[in-house]
Amino acid sequence: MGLDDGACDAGLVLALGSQDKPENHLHPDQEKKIKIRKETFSLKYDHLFPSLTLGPSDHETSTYKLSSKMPDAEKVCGVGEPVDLQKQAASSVSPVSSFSNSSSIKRERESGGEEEIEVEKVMISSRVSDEDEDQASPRKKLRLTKEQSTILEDSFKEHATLNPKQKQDLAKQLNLRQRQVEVWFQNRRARTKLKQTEVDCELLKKCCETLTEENKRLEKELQELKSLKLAAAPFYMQLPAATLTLCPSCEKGSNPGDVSSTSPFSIAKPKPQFHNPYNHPSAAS
DNA sequence: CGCTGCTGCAAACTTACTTCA
DNA sequence: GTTGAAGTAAGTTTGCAGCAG
Repeated sequence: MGLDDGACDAGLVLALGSQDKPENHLHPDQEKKIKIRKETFSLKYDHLFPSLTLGPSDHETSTYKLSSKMPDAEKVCGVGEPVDLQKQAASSVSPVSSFSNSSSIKRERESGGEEEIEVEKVMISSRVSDEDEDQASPRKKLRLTKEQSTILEDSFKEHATLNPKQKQDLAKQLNLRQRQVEVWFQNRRARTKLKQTEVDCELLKKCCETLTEENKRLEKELQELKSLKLAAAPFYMQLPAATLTLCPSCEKGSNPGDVSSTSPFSIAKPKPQFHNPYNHPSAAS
């Protein structure tokens, strides 16, 4: 088993999640900030993720599990409860449907491959406006609709951060507050990073195991060589210095300072090629 | 030019709520 | 019906960068 095969090799070419994704349409200031942050991050964690540059984790975004079930609308806006218009609007309005008053909307959703249609009673009376954003509201769990999640996901795949214009457009398209879109992206980035960290961890673990095995093997080899040398020592002692000559081939290629190459005990063995993640050039960039 | 206070943004951390087994 | 874990929306804290004074 070599270090340059299998898990380690694959594992050592990592790039953090969406890092390399183009941040489209970003304000130069934002781009600069992001760039600096990325540099800061890589500097900060270089000692932890030596040469690990994980490739964009496509599987991550593609397998990101969307919540398949939506809360019962009646739970969200229970009868008799004070109505939180903003949250209801956000949680219940399909991005493709126009905002409706006191309406029942049908929401299609997939569940285990089957499409089921659910009727939701929605009590909404006004369009969410950003002016209302600052109003504090008691925390109620909002569940985004499947359409909203899909659109947000698609948008995230294009750019992991939003500029104000994009945020505004998305919010408008999804009928959400800008703050909600912003929060969703923040949480999405956090989830991406968390997942990436888990992947990194796994790879480091594998790498560690490989190195441990390699270390054991080398120690064993060293012990064997030592015992071999000890066993041969008396033979050396008995010979006069003049009789200790090298064979022509050894003499020709030998380096005076290189003990191993002149040693008659040297074992013809391919030099192990270590992939030291801590010295990998990609870590420097 | 350097310092300071303000502002905005993103990350990190935390809390609260929902869903499901 | 209850409970604990997992998922996630949203709140809070912190750090950094840009800018004006």
